[in-house]
Amino acid sequence: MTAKDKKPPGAQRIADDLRAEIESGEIEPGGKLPTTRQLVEKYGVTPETVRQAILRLKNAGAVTSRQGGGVYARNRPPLKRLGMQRYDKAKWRDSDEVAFIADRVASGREYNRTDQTQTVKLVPASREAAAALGVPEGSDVYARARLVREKGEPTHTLTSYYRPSHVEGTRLVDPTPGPAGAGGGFRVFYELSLEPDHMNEELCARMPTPTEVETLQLPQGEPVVVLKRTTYTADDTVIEYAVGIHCASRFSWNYSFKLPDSARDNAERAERQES
Amino acid sequence: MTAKDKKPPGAQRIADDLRAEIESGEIEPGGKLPTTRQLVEKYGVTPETVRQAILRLKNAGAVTSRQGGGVYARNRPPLKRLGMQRYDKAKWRDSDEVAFIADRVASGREYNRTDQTQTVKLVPASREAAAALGVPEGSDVYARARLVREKGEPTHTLTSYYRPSHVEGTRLVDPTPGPAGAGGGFRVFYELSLEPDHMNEELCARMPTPTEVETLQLPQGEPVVVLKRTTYTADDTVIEYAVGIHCASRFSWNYSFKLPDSARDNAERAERQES
DNA sequence: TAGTGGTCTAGACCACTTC
DNA sequence: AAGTGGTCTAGACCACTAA
Repeated sequence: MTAKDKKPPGAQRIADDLRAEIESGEIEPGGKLPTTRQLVEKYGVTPETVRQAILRLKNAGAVTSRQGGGVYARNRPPLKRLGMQRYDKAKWRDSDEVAFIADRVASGREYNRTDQTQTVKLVPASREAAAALGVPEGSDVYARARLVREKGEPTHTLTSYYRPSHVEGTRLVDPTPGPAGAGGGFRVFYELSLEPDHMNEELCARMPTPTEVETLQLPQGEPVVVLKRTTYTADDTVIEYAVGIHCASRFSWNYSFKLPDSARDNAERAERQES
Repeated sequence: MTAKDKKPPGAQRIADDLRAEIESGEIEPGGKLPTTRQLVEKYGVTPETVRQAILRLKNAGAVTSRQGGGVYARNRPPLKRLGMQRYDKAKWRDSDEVAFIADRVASGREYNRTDQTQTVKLVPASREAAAALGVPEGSDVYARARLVREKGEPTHTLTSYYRPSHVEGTRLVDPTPGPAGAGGGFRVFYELSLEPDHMNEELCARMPTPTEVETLQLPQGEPVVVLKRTTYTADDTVIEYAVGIHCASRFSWNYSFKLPDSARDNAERAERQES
């Protein structure tokens, strides 16, 4: 009697037990779970059954495993908080690129050229991109795709779409990799007298496609967050439509805003029209 | 030779094939996949192997299965877009509750009392809730928990936390279920001269816990989006801290904002201080 | 009741990691 | 080389659904 003879055994039971051990801290994040053989003996089941139990935990995002290695409770790295301040105009308007990079270095984060790979191509506009940019579906638009890494590990992809008439000939679509971050792109628009003024972000989450699993090297049980961003100038010209695919466990998004007041807004609008 | 003798068989292969059939539209959303036995024959493998293939698709959120029923490609219901306008002051300030409900009915959506269950309790404040509300951790706060359904199916939970000093004795913490939606709660604060003015929303996504799977009746392979909302009055008093758990496949979040400009904001602030 | 998916056993074999 | 997790077979049995 190993004090384990109260409930029906089986994969679900084993998974629940292990999960409890992880949540209680008995097995700390990054810690090793018992080996398959040990669990086989402990629960008196087949290796296959144990494997099924582990599988459930993997799909729930609770553990990862390496063949030949072992099974480990997943680390919960602190979420990188993405706030609206990341688009601060000061970052790309007032400082030049070098200063911008210098700032990143000074702030303790390493700036590493290899942290971001970039490819620029002319592609036929998807339905979404076409609608956002206000061009016919299938017409050529520039696609600037980046894969961003943190300490070597991919964290997200970001693909920006531009109207060729806006960016043709600028360094934005120069195949030579430019400066990292949105600052780089926004600076270019600023210099083109297309200063970014406001934007719209749309978020949703889902399980990744096999392609996404591969490019982002996602562990089993890791969802992705899809971010669709449209950037406008003050006169509502769309200068960029961007789609990002983010590893869910690495980010959180933060938005602060005043509650809208349609009644007052309408009144103000009417007033403005009269004057 | 059924034209299926080119690549190594196995669960992954079968899963890939089925996935391709779903994505190509060969099997439409909601459509039935071949039975296990049919796939066994087609691929010349064991039922167990086919089951493993299906398992992968389930964990990827691509299919669902009912024991005794069959395996079906998952429906992709249109995402309900949640924008900042859902907090429009007009909804809870200018109209009374009845009008608010009438409006929902008129707009074509059914208002059904059973769409939302509600429980109100005094609970010790969690660390997060305490920090947000500015009370000591573990001190009593009101927790108002709702489970929201759409056509009978749970879509999300939402738990609001309040300072007892704010809401004690109001209908907000009356155990009788009140009106649905944030409008109901905000109206109460408005009447208490604690008018909601601005808020902060934080989003992240992850796989659900077993409890969440149960209360939201989540299919395998369905992530959740966690929404943490803090609501302030104009003088920065926190009146509500709320946590929502959403089925990822049912919602998208939408935010529109002006790009911040710390340089100008600082200048304005300095000016104001001088005057 | 026939057909469906779900769980488990028993055991072979493979791929990878660690020492 | 020994130990780890991963895949697959073969077959028994169970639980649920639909006609």
